[in-house]
Amino acid sequence: MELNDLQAQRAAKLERLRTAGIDPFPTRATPTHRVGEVLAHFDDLAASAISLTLAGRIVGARRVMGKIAFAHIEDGSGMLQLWISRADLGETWFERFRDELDTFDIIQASGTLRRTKTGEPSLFVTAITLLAKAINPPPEKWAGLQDVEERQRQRYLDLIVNHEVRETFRARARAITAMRRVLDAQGFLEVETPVLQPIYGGAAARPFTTFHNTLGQSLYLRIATELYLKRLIVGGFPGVYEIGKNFRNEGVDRSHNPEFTMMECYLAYADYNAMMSLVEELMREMAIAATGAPRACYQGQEIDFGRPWARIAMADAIAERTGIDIREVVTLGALNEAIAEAGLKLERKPTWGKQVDELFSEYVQPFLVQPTFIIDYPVELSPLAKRKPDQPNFTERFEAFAVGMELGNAFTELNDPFDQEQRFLEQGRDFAAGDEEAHQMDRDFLNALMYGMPPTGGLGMGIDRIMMVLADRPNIREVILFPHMRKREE
RNA sequence: GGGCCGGUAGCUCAGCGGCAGAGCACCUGACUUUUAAUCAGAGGGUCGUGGGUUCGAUCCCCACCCGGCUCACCA
Repeated sequence: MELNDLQAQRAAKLERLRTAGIDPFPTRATPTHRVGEVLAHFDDLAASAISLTLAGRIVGARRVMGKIAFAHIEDGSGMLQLWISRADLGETWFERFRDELDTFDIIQASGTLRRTKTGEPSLFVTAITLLAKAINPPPEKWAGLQDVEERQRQRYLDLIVNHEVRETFRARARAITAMRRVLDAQGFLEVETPVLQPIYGGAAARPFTTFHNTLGQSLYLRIATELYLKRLIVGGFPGVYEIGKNFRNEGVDRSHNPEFTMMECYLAYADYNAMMSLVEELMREMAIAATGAPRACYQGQEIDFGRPWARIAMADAIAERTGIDIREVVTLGALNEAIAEAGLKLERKPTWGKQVDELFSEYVQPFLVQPTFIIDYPVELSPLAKRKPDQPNFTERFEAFAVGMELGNAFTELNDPFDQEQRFLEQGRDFAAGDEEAHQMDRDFLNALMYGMPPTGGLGMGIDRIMMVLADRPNIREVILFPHMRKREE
């Protein structure tokens, strides 16, 4: 290892400790309490005058002033001051603390609790043990570690130094736990389906491709869990869900990471209306778990997850914003004419459905700040969703939006194998025409549908994007512990 | 992929043709109640990488690498 000056100084201290017969990386720690626990009952524990042992990382500056010293240790549950005197600790270890221990070293300290004259809860130390020497020095004392790239490449350091980052990921864990609790309580069974798939499907996206050496077979990293989960509904489970990673070979920006966490769930004998109620409950409970209340404050805007969401048909939403009624303007040519007449500037898309999607994305989606369901999508955009009985060109599908961002997607699942086959064939023509995101034909999935799948409601929710809203982080990388980073040359 | 901005000490940043700078951190010394401790002193650099222009380049030019924002892409 090549060490810079500061690292070399710390390594030299480590060697001096070794020479003095001290193991700088002993096998075991023996704390009797956690710092958070001590802080919660400080005055009682102090009054009892018992001796206790705490373990943690030295954080902040050590203040050594002659025959007395101050430091703080932090163990993930809280931070406590150490009061260290030459008289109590003894000359050898006092000098060791002064000369050989550094900020970021992990130590164990024993003593009794008392407040200093300024009232700060402190451990008056009678013994110190080194648990792990830190070779890397801390970043700047006040400005801290700010460089976004370094924070994400060295997330461990980011977490040590920036406690609000820890809180973001704790909130994420609480929200996911709440999501499981809601789903479990409603009788969904948590399952796991393949990540490596011979045929990818369930979403419109380009996949990552890999190769199984001994089978001599190309495999895809899943872009969705949908088709496997629906096979399980065919198999007779009344409700299933999976929380896991999906992988999409697309651009990287502040709302897209190549691997991201999705929850998908399916409920037999239900439809997309049931899924809307489920989304409302999930988001309310996740918000409470993450923020303490059924709302979030995103970039200064209060987002309310405590009430039923607005429900607007896509056609109505578009008509309201642009004056164009896609139920009347049913061909690509007519749609483009209407767009030109309305004076809207839009990129040209190859099909009516994609042009509708473009119109929606540009003129409606950015305005969906409060939680909103956009319902009833064109069939062409929804190859796995069931048609509306009275409007066969539209499907029983909704997407859930907040802060202008799509958080979820759901529909009444298509269970007619013949219709599904036609949709796959349609997608195949799109693929042949150059649409790299078109679905693949999945014969085995059709075979499953041919055994009969009950009417089913299905839902997918992007956990990362939900956490962006709940944790008020406008960049997806801030809610993913180790976001994708370009390889750095050594 | 395009546009704009950035990469200088461990960290946060200034400098922008003429000996490489500051604060914090670190090191040495003083100090028995600190809270960004204080005081005195010292050390620390491949100025992202490679070319070019120039008497001389961290600075100007070109290419590349990495990142941020943004547009495109992406349900």
